[in-house]
Amino acid sequence: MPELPEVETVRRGLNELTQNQQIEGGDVLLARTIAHPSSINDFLAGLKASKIIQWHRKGKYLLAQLSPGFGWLGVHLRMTGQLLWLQQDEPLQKHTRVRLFFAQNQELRFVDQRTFGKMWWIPASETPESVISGVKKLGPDPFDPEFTVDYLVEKLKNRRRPIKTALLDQELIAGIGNIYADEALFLSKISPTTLCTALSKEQISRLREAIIQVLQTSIEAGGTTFSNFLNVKGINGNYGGVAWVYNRNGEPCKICGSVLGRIKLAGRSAHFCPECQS
DNA sequence: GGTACTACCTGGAGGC
DNA sequence: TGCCTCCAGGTAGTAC
Repeated sequence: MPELPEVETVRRGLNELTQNQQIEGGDVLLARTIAHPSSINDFLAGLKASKIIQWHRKGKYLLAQLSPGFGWLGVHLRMTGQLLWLQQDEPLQKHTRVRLFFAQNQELRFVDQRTFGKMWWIPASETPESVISGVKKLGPDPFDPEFTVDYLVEKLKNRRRPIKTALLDQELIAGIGNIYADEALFLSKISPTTLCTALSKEQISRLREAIIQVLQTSIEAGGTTFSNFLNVKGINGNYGGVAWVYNRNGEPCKICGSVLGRIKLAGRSAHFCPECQS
């Protein structure tokens, strides 16, 4: 499932491959993939003849700045979405949802098994924040200067919920999902069930450092190999081999040898070491 | 306002 | 082999 490092990996690949390329047309194979505008024809007409200037990332959202007057193209990969840069005559994947056609027979193909992924065309008269409600509510990116220890302390001080649940809240920190929340909590030696109100400033500082470290490591590895993440060139990432706890329940902890556990928190699985994170 | 729960959705895994 | 159930999880909507 794409989280910040995977989305960042995709963004870098898209900037490498699609910058200054002109969208010549498209095809929407699954209408509900298009979140805005409500008309598929308007979506395709709005993009036609635009050029991709640059891809940006806000949390897990990808935002393509289009040539002047054309606005923006927004994409969220959600659980299983993939953006692939292919030749148009390559056979369609089973779960192909949207195709955007470019010159020289090239294509940007949106493939999404579980159909949760979304795309938006935002006219130049509007902004991504005004059209995509999720973007408007995003907290700071973990690499933003405003993501400080003091910011986290302030945001967590009155929250009576488990820290694992808080880390998944995109209004608090943008871009963290289930995998990296578990990994960051392990690295900072904090149990996922610890209430935010019970965390000391020293623990919060450790957690902040761990979040940045784990995300940076994964970006450098090209994203995770968990699930079916592929970058734009269709290549799997390399983070899976270095996971400390995620999806390793029942296996020994790499630090102390204890059997790793898994619990449910707010409907999501949390993986942890009962000894290191006590 | 803060928090928890549920729906959305598909395919793989496991049980029978 | 075939059928059924459970599980995975990001976000939006809803309930408390």
